Amino acid sequence: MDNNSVFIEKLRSSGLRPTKQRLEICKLLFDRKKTFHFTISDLSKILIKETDEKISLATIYNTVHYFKKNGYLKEILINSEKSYFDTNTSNHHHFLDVTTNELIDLKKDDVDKINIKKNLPGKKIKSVEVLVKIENSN
Amino acid sequence: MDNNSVFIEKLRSSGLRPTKQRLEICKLLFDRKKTFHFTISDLSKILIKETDEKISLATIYNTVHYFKKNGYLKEILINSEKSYFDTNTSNHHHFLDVTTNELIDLKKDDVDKINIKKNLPGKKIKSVEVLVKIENSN
DNA sequence: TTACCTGCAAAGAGTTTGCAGGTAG
DNA sequence: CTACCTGCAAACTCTTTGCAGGTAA
Repeated sequence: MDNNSVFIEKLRSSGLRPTKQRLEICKLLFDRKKTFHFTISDLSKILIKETDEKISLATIYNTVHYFKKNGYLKEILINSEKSYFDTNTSNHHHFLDVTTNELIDLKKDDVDKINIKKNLPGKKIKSVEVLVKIENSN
Repeated sequence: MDNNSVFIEKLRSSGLRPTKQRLEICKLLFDRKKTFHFTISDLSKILIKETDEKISLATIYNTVHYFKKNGYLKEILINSEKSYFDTNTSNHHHFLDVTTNELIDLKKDDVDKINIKKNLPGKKIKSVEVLVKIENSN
């Protein structure tokens, strides 16, 4: 399967035209085996280093937000300073290593099913997100 | 027990001198029965409305951050646009109503104990925070 | 050709900092 | 009196927007 056509499809289905810049972004985001956690400024720095194209922040924000809206990226809340995004869009939880500020995916099996016993009339649960903060044990 | 002396103690133990402005902030934050969830700008607006003193943003930020550092306030992560704080500093979870953007405390009993089965060598769990997003069920 | 896209720079929002005058101890 | 605190405004960071030239379909 040609990755490029996958990227083009992702872009088109998000309502975006496939341009050189956006394909570079796709390559960086989706052409990898492991989940990628990043901020916009991470993305921008890597793009500057790894590509010849100059890709402006405006383009990056725009593309990332369309991907988020269309479910190809998920925003995660770790701290309030910056927006973090995750290429793993399935419903999953995270470890945050507060010592290194590193974010690690938890697999479904790593956490027992969470049972919320309270419910509010007229409301239903949309998602349950767990953030497990870890630190050095010594 | 005199609330004011409680406030003064909270301030002193956070390394802050009790000033008129800070005591107003304390009154607003801690003189209440229910948990209070707020942003800095909420706090500022209420202070302008409810007090004669003019309290600058710098003072509010400074005081809130000292309280946070000293465990009298807790920062919660709901969205990346603003920092939210919680006067309930115990280890507890939240409902976030995504329709109204309202934040509601979950009591310990409302959530079964969460069992994290994965652990990383040399690391220990510091906290487990759950955010349950809810929406209208109509 | 038309609608969309790009880079740039300026504008916005939230937060932090520097400073000169003011206040607690 | 000294160290800390205040309000103000400017600075900073992250994000969004407006615009004029460029590109996909």
